[in-house]
Amino acid sequence: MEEKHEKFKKPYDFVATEPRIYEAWEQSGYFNPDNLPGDRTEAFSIIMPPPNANGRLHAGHGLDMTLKDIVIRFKRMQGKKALFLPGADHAGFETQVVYEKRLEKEGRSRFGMDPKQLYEEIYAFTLENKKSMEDDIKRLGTSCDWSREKFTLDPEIVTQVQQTFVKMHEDGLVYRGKRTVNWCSKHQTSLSDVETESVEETTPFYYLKYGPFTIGTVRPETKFGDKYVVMHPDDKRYTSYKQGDTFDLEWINGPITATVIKDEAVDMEFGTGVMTITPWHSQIDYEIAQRHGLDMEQIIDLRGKLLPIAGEFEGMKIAEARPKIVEKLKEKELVVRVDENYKNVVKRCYKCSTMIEPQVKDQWFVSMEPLTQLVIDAVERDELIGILPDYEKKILLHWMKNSIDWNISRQIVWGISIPAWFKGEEIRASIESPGEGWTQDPDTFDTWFSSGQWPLLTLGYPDSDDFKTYYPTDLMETGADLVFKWVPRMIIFGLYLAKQVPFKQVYFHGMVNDAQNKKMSKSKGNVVSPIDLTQTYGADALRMALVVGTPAGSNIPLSEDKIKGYKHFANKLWNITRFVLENTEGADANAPLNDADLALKAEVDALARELTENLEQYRIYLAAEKVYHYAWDRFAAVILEESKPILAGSDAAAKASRQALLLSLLTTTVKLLHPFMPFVTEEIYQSLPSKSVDFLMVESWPHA
RNA sequence: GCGCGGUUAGCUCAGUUGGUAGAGCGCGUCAUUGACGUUGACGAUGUCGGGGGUUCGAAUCCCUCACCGCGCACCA
Repeated sequence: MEEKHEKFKKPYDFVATEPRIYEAWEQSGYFNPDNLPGDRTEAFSIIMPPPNANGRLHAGHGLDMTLKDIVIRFKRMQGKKALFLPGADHAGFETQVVYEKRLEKEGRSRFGMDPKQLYEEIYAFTLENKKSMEDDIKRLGTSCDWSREKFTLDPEIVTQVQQTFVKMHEDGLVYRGKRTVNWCSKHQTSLSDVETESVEETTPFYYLKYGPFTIGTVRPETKFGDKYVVMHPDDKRYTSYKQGDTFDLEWINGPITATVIKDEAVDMEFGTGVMTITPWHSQIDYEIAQRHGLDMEQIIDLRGKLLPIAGEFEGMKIAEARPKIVEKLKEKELVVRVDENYKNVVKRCYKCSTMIEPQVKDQWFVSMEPLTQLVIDAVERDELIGILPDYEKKILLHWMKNSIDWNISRQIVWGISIPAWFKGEEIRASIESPGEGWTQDPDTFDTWFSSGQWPLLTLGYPDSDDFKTYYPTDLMETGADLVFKWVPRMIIFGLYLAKQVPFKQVYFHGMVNDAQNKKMSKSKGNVVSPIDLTQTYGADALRMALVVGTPAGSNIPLSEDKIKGYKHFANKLWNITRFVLENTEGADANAPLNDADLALKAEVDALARELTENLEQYRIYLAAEKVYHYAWDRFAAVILEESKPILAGSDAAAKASRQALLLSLLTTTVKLLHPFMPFVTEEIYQSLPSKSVDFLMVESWPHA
């Protein structure tokens, strides 16, 4: 016994303890719900949002893992068949971008590389990162079932993703279409709307003389082929012009013939109420051209350079060409005036900020309307999940009602290949080649096409035992930045394939910022690594700092002072334990409690009830704060102090009662704290004189 | 343009269904070789953004104004 207490005489050594405890947990097998002790009938499942396997974990992942781990440990202790299923995402475009930067540093480029070789290189890179990412997850104390881990490129996952595509094709929910797509000319791929960001810029707005009209544009470089002039049919200023009228005018590179088109898409209030159209490089113009069966011509190539239609400007990049074109227009006296303060919203690639060039391309699209309708119907039937914070539900529904068809094909190698085959004009969707003469679509899926099916894929949809046991999952806890990218797609696929919303509760956490609540970014140099923090303060301290006082949705200022405070707290628990063990040597843990001690026992029971309620309602931040205050301000500061005279006194019955109480309170306290600070509480539990199970992790949650 | 959030102590933020203002860090005074290198006690600083309303009672509910921040958006 004496030896046992020795370790408590030194400060708590989390650096040595935490990895040792994690290993012991892993070896116990208890991360796997199949191995949990007792008769567990009720399942509780959480699917981990698979981190991108292209780097180390960042602070946001720290919060991500912590919140879910708190919940799963709580449920496990409550006697549930608790599954926390980990995974990793190949993260298509994101990883390809990371790898391309690396190639750039080495003076190489993906362009001109053999696609197979590029794929192999990125594959090796990803596997390496996946390993370190898993180590990071473990370092945080995440109690997930590694035996069930899934990777988005596991063969059975890939097959299922492709099967979904084939099924959707059969159901008419995906189609091959020539449409305007968001084209990034640096990365040479199309992007979905959520992969672009809209940035407001002040750009000169040019009013140009177009025959008898004045038209406006911020993009003179696209105007070479404009041969249709469009106005609203009700615009009284232009009643003398009829649909189909033609007239000649002098344009940038010489005389052209223009045709009048009347279309209600034109805003009479804007500018002169007259516009020319560039269908190949503008969504709205494309739609007008489609309605009227107009010609469309490409002006800018996929590299962002002007085509021969630009005449002397052929081959120039936009940025270079624009001022020269304006100069020429001025010389030809075609510039009426310039508004230098015009504010314009432009789309940029969310990874490289290159201006998105709308291009008309053949791509695969998901027809969203019938799918979002499934979700809206489910809401109306009141089947939709609870969402925290509440306002995110409104945001999600707004997205559902306004989403446009989803471009799912990417012109990159790093991803799941699209099971579509071409032979001349014929198109087929099937996993195997339809036969001689068919070539497979070289494109890959948008990474959200696979991760959107994640709850189904990880559980072995459609007919595995796990799927039957754990679907729908209980909690989807993820970052608020995924409210459009990921969550709605999982709901859609869940309803479409499994006819059930894939989770009962969504919890969105905010972003982890620096101590001043400013976004962490490499350029600001304020990025902190969660792994470094675990080395300095311990994973337990980091976990507490991340959750105390941070409700769903709110951003989290992460200061080292706060983490340090919880490092001190871990040590406080250590010393509480030392005091209790030293003063209960040989005591009877079941001695009868006197009235005063029964009252103190009742107090901790009441706390347990409160925590249970808070955790069940996912008010994790409140539960963490309450148990912290109990341990420090009540148990250590008051109860232990009051105990000193009793333990030193001559009233043997009072002493025995107090000793039993202290053992009981210590046990209850480490149980209540375990979901939040799993390591130090487990280490303490291992030194308690009487344990009912081999690990605190599988102890029963206090209930009174 | 449409939508959403915030405004509480020096700093960063909590405050669950309305019931005499809280945490962490920081600050001040005193104590302490202590179960605690990482301790304890006590304390200071707040007209809870402005104004109005509901209520016995509002940081909390409603209206309005101001200021910050965020998301979405095909007005050329």
